[in-house]
This record gives sequence, C-alpha cells and structure tokens, in this order.
Amino acid sequence: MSKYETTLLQTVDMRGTVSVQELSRILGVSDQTIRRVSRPLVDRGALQKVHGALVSTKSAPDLPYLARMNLNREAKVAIAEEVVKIIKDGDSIAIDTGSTSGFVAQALRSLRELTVVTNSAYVASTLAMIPGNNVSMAGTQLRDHDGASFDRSAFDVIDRMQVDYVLLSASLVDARNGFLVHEQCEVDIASAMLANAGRAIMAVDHSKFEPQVRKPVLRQPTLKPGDYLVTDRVPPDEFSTLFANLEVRVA
Amino acid sequence: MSKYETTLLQTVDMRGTVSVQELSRILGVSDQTIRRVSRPLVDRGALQKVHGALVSTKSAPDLPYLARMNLNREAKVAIAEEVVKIIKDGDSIAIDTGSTSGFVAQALRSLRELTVVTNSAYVASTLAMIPGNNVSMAGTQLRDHDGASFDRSAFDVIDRMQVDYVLLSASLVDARNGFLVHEQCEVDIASAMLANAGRAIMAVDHSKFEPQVRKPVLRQPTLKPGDYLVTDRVPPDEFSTLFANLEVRVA
DNA sequence: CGCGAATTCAACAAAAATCAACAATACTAT
DNA sequence: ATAGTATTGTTGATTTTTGTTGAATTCGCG
Repeated sequence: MSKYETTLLQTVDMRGTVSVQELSRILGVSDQTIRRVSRPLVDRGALQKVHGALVSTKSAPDLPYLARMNLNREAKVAIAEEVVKIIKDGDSIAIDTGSTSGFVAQALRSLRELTVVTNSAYVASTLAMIPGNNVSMAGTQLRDHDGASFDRSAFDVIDRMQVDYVLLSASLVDARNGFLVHEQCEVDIASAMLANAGRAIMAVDHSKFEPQVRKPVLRQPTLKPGDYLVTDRVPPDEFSTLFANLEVRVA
Repeated sequence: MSKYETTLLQTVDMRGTVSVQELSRILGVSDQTIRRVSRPLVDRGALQKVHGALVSTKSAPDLPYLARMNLNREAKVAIAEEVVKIIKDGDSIAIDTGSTSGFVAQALRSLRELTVVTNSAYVASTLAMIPGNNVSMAGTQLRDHDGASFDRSAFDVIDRMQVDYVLLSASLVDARNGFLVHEQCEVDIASAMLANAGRAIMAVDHSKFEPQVRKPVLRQPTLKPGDYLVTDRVPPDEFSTLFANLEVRVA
C-alpha cells in the first residue's frame, strides 16, 4: 500500500474521472508514479483505467456544474493552469463566481497552504478539503444556478481580508467598454474583492471576445496597470489599447 | 507503552495519513524514534505502515471528508435514500456536516423547491445548483478536512431559520450514553439546528454501533419522541431502550 | 489505412526511507 | 552518588521508491 493511495482515491472518486497528468500535479509526483501506485488499485477494482486518465468505479457523483462547465472546457482548463502558474504556495487569493473560477479552484488543488476567500460554495468546498488550506466562504444565501452568494454578509467577509490576488471573470470583453457582466451584484462583489487585493487576474476564454446572444451591459471595475489578463488565444488587435497596461498571458 | 503513543495515534487518526518526517517534526524527536514507537502500534493493528508514512486504520473516525465518504459507501447511500423518503418537495431542512450528510445531499437532488441551511460547504454547493432550491450556507471560515464551519456567524444564520427537519449524525452510538461525537463545536451546531427544527432525523450506519478506535465522548443533544433514526441494519437489542421513543427506519 | 501526437511501459540511476547496531543521554533504584 | 536500565540520536549498509530516458503502443484524424 502506497502513501498516495487515499488521496488518489479521494480525488478520482470526487471528480469521476481525472487525467494522469493532472493527478501528478495534484500529488506533486511524476506521472509514472501515478501509474505505478494506481496499478494495484485498478487490480483490486478500486479504480478503473483508461488512456490518459483514471475513472472512479463508484457511480460517478455527477458533480453539479451545469452545461456551462462543459462549454469550452479545454479552454477553461488551459486558462486555469496558466492562472495557477501565477500563484505560489502560501499565497492568498479572492475568487469570484463563474465557470472559469470552478476550473481554477480545481487546478489550485495542486498548491498548498493557500488562504482563500470566495463567494462561491463550489469553489469553497473544493479548496476547503485540501489539508493546510484556509478557506472562508463569503455570504450566506446562495443563488440557485451557481451556488454563489451576494448578500450583505459576503461583503463584510471580503472587506475583512487583504489578499495577494483576486481572480475575476467577465461575460463579454468589449474593446470600447472593457469587461462586462450581466448583474450588478457581480460587479459589487468584484469591486469589493479588487479593493482588498494586490494584483488582479482577469480570466476570460476566447469566446468572451465575440458578441453574445444576451448582451451584458454592466462594467466590471477597471483593472490596475500590471494586473493579469489570462486567456486561451491571442486577442484580436482591437483590444490592444484596452489591454495596454495589463500583463497578458495566453495559455 | 511509550509516552508518544497517544499523540501519535491522535495525529495520524486525525489526518488519515502523515509522513514519518512530519511526525518527527511534530513530536520533536528523530524519525527513527517514530519508527520505533509506531512499530508496536502497527503490530497491534492500531496503525498501518507504508513506506514513508503512517496511515490510520480504516475504521479511523477523522479521515478526510472524502476518504470517509468511501467508507461503508453502500450503507450510506442506502441510508440517504431512506432519508429522502421522509422529505417532500418544498420542505425545509437543516443539515449538519458528516460523511452521511454528503450522501443525503446527493440524494436530495431529486427533490424540488427545498429550503436548506447547512454549515457544510459541500452540502451547500451540491444543493444550491438545483434550480428552485433556496440554500443558505451557515458560517464563514471552513474547517480544512471537511469544509464545515463552526464560527459565530454559523449560529446566527441557523438561529434565524425555522425548518421542518434537521439531519444529524454521530460518530458512535452507545447504548448507555446515546449519540456521541468528537468535537464540542459539532454538538453546538447540532443543538442550534435542533432548537430551530421540527422533527430530527438521526442518520447512522451500522459501523457506528461498534466500538471505535478513537472513542468520541461528547453527547449529542437528546432527541424528541417521534424523531427519526435511520440506519442500514437492525440495531442490536441493547439499543432498544435508547431508541424506544424514536421512529426507527432500516434501509 | 497511415501518420503524428500523446500515452504507456520497461529499465536504470538517483534519491529517499528503513533497519540494525552502537554511542550518548536520561532515568531509577539502591 | 553510582551502577544499571531504558530511551534516544547517529551512522552506514540495505531496501524501497521515484524520476528519467527511450522504445513500443494507442489514440485521433484526415
């Protein structure tokens, strides 16, 4: 029996199916080791093996995250990995709600001793399980489609913290108007997080550069020079002025 | 018997698996001593040894949340389904933390228009995603092994609500002393939920009727006549007086 | 069907952990 | 106080585990 067995089983059973590469990052070992320690597990039937990944034999707990999580999945995973390169063990970060945030939370499981504040119950529960992390859930009543909170107490919690980074997202990036979202409450939370954080990380996949069916109209707070913009494709030229002061990273 | 035994057992049982190096740092002795001291413990079956680390034997009560979720999985799934039969669409329920609660949350996804209050981020995020549900997360700072909160604000939230049911759990059922758990804060939350709820549902799988390695000593608040006890096997006779006034359901 | 990319496997070298024996230290009983 | 006993740290040989390399296999896609 290997010392990684329990963590490995935990992670796979929780997510249903997870790639060997990702497991190696989460456990901090090589992919070859993942294969080695997982072999006895699949022999004994505790796990199932497919090409490139391990899948749980238990009825895969169909974790909520709806259709949006699977929209542009590869893009969001890539962005999440790029975001994790910015963060180091021991850093503190505020994370807003949004589908990309969910992937970032998953990817952040490979770091240690993180201090996290978030208004998303999904992000909170994902990162709270990691031993050594210090996670605070901001807010009480949860919005039903994504499990995020925007009530008064959320702001109280956010305003109490001072963090190194804040992870933000947007529904649409407009060359003229910047980063747009649909709801005022999302802007409010973003502003509060931004006010209490060092550098901001704006994560938007390439689909956010194209026109949306339902056009968002509310502007996210403007970013500071030096804040990060992480995306999965080189943005079209028309955005160059908007991103002029930002550190742009393409996954 | 060595003076380190109890600390060693506690630490390993708490964390599920901990490396020899880390133990030597924690106890302030050499790694060789850890090996020496742990040998009789693994001989007597109180601990398990792997290369580089000690892991708690499987009946250990405080394994990380997701590891515990895979312990007696079938039993807990069955119990969860039985619990769901009690609840109807539109009901309100308070849910405490614990591995069984996680399964109940999964099973409750088949109901609609639920009002839920819980101090577990996992339960909260699981149920908040269902359209029509109204979920409140009680508490802010999350305990790292199971993502549950026990801070002041958790009680404020719970005390504001009046719900139809409360789902409780226990680490051990003792014929003389009733339902026992390890931590005072868990009792406090249970009491608060109980005070604001109609009928209680105590969910315990059969393993909770047998002696535990680390014996819990704190009594859960006593249940009212008519409260439910849901389990997966007919409890031994010695518990008949304890369960006399309860509605017992066996999955 | 065949090609390129990704994944897996086998084998070996490097690193880490274990064990046994011994030396140093603390503790006990007289 | 002192001899005897038990416990702990250290050292080096041995074993186990881990990362890396390169070959073989599988997968995806035209």
